[in-house]
Amino acid sequence: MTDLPTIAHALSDTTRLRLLIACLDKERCVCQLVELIDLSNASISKHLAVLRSAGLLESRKEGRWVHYRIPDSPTPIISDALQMVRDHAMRDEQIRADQQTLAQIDAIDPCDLARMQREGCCTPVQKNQAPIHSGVSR
Amino acid sequence: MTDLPTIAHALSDTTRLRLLIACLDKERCVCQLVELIDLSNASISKHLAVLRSAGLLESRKEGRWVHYRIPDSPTPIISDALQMVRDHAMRDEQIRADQQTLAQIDAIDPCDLARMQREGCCTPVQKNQAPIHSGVSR
DNA sequence: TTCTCATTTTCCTAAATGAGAATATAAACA
DNA sequence: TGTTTATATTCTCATTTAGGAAAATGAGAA
Repeated sequence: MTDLPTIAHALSDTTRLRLLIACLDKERCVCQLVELIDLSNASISKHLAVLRSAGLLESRKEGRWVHYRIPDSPTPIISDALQMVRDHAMRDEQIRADQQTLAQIDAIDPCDLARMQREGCCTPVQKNQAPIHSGVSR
Repeated sequence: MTDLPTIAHALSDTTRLRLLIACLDKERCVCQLVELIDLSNASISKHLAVLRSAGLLESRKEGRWVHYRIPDSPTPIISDALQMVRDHAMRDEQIRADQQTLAQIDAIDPCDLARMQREGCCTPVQKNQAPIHSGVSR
């Protein structure tokens, strides 16, 4: 299937690592990941494609939405790579901040999230920042 | 020290993986690695620098020679990365071929190896090929 | 000191990569 | 049917990277 250099390359980009880790605990749809990362959906989509073709993520289509998740039956090498990510990811400041942001994103109905994204203004989640804002989470 | 994306990037190149794996079992000097890989010594040196700055190799200078080896006291993440390399490297055809070539290289005095390399002609080890040659190892 | 030489660094080119804008695709819904 | 829309792909463009040639470094030898 996929080999070590391919897997390592997929893990060598900070954005891709953040995307992968965001999917470690639960399935995420693309619009949630776009909300997390603050890059264009084109870029997010391409990064997800790299992770998927390396075998680190798999996708599930549900209507117009695509959900990404950890493989159901990972190969041994993928399993080891994911374990390594789990064991060492949280040491990173950005990754810890992402966990906070994801908690906020989880509190929003994905349909509302998508609507706010396409209307362009006032996304409720302050991207890449500490959750200092009012009017949404409480 | 070094983080996951840096380590993954170091492992994402086939040449660097081959160099790292060549040093897994024992210390190697640069001229042995150049003999193995069939790239210019400049390229080999740059790849080794990437591996070293990622924390996957360390170097030891002995006269004019530089020896590369696995770190004596690897950090946990480096230790895990090296274990993953050990566990999955041998599945690769090229890596298995390298093991054969390394056995041949080990049979040559490094001083002879360096001399043959600087004289330009007839290196005794057929690079990246099955060990079909005559006139040296006997 | 000067010479030799194993290795590294510098400089340059070609190929690969990441980014967004624009376009295409595919699925729900009118 | 057409429209809307979540996601993917295409097309440039800027940056990075791998590669070799040549120069530089640094350490032993003469």
